[in-house]
Amino acid sequence: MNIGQAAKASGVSAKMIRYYETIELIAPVHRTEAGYRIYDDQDVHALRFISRARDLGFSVDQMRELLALWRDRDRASADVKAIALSHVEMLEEKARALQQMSATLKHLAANCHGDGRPDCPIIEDFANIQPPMAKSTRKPRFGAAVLAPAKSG
Amino acid sequence: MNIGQAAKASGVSAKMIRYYETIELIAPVHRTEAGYRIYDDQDVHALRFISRARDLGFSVDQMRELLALWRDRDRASADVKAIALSHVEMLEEKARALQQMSATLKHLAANCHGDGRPDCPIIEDFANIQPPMAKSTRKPRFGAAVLAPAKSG
DNA sequence: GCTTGACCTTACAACGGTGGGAAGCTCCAT
DNA sequence: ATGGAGCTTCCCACCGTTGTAAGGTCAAGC
Repeated sequence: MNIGQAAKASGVSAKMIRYYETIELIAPVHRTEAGYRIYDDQDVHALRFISRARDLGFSVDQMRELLALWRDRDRASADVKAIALSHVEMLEEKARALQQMSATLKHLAANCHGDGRPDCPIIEDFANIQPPMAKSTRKPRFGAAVLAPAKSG
Repeated sequence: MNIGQAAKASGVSAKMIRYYETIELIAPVHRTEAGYRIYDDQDVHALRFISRARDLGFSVDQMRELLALWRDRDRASADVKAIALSHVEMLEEKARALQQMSATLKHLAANCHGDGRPDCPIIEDFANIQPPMAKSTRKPRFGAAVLAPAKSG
């Protein structure tokens, strides 16, 4: 099976399959004499595993752990559960943070006339806030990395 | 006021202030003869505006719009409100997606013994799912970009 | 056998936003 | 005059993914 077919069968783009190989998330596969990568069902199986984990928001590093556990027949399910649950916490914290931002913005928007008048509490809030806390005590900021439009799929 | 003082007063790091200048999010400021950037209260005001908008998850491009509206005294508050509300929708969609992931994972974890036995529905789910949909119909994936740990302060 | 087009290969750059560091200059206090 | 803190520019790294360029290969049709 060529990389293109493996990509279709697994849901991971050929581009990303090669990338995952270079960062050693997956092992190099066999090649034809011409240098084409060849994938068998087991390889595709692992790629589907990766696709699913990415869909659930696991980072590449976390996938490394999960793949190791998957391949280890003697792993304790407790190990897997621990990773999953800590990931759940992270997901929920991010979700809460996004909702907090949303609530703040909604509150500001609710007090905005939304007509032609220039008075706007949103702008005023942005412009008139107190100086931020000192760096060491500020909360982490969820910026564009968190909010960037998801492009792949 | 030097860049360092402006950074402290605004909550935007000196590094990022320079970066925002290069991408023309903010205009170049005056310099001393030696080339040091000088910031006045108005500049710091704008930087605080930016800091606040970043905290609320606005992208640099969105900040460009907001800053333009802020500087335009005749802007309609409706414009600002529209940007804010569309941003609210985006935030909520992201939050929902994260919660969906979390729910799926929790469901899987709930059915995992979490003991020494190797059987684990989490891993099994990852390994045995159906082949993903064709590329064109797949949902956007919220990957590491969305979930990356927030590092800045 | 030759052409065409789809597919493969590698290598490099870009995105967004931020941090890190080097090499050199300037300012201020001692 | 010297030291150190702070400034300058410049380049590099991260993450995950996509795009593109320049070339090799395969299979089909003529």
